[in-house]
Amino acid sequence: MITNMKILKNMLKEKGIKPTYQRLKILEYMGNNLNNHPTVEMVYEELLKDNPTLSLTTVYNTLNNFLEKGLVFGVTITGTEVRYDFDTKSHHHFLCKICGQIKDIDIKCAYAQGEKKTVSGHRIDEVHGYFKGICKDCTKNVGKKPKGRSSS
Amino acid sequence: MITNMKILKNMLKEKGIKPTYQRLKILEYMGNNLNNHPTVEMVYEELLKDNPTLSLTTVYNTLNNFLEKGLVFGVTITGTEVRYDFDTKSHHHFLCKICGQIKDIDIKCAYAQGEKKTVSGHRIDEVHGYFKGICKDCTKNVGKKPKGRSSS
DNA sequence: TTATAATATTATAATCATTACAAAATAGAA
DNA sequence: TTCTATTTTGTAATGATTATAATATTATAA
Repeated sequence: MITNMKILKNMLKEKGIKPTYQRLKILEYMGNNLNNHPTVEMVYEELLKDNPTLSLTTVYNTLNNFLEKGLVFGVTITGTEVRYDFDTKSHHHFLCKICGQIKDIDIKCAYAQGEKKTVSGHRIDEVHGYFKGICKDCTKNVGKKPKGRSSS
Repeated sequence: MITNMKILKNMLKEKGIKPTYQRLKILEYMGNNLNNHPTVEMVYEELLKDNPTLSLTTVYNTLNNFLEKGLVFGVTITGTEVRYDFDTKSHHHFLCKICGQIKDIDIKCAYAQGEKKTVSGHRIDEVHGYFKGICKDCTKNVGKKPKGRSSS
């Protein structure tokens, strides 16, 4: 949990981003939701509660700004939307086909760990490892009756 | 180049897909464009030349059908659209930020080669390795004057 | 072959994430 | 405070994809 506004402010300043109220709130949300990999919509809906005049466009612009400056990482594993990740250290992602959760993954592999600078002669700037399947928790429940009311 | 309709027909039949004219043409296009990783639009525009009544919806439906049956592979490296790949063997992709080309990549890594069945306890069904950077050809030209007319 | 049912194709409209744009608000410097 | 640049906001536009319903085609049985 990052609750210290001074730290957040410095993070922005170091990247040459003016620390406005909206930007601080968005960065704070990202820091407090390290495992969510939220969408723009999720950030917007949550922050709207405290700031009813917040614009969806601002969230888009801000997260794009953060992305360009390397403050957040863009994850496109679902194929339909961008998920944002506050953790910019080299790591990869797992998407569960059952529960839809995105889990962080660490892999021992020179390419995955960003140690290799080229592949087949091409210069590597970014590596995205996207794994899809059934997560640990959902694997346990496969075959079991779902909780709650029976499905239609 | 796959030009033998009989082979294409069998590929469809083996997957339980009725070999209609449109499906055969789309599959043929995919087989003849192994390095293009075409979009739906690209397939549609090309095939429209020979079949002016072809519908974009048919191309969407057909490629989605192929995808479900494992005849083609979906590549979402650009983040804005699905690119389709006729090559369904385990391999990965490189997107050049300069020329926009998507290149096939082979990596020596147990995860990338599909040998690992789980990661962090999660069952792996698919692995997508997306590399982004500057390709071999464009690296050579960095710093050089672009060909043709000067940019505005 | 013809009638019938199932499936495929087509055209159009709808959806959803994202971006473009311009007006209004805010912040920083003089 | 005043001026200027930057941000934020609201709305409209875009682009890829999916939904829907009508039409066409194919496969099958009589």
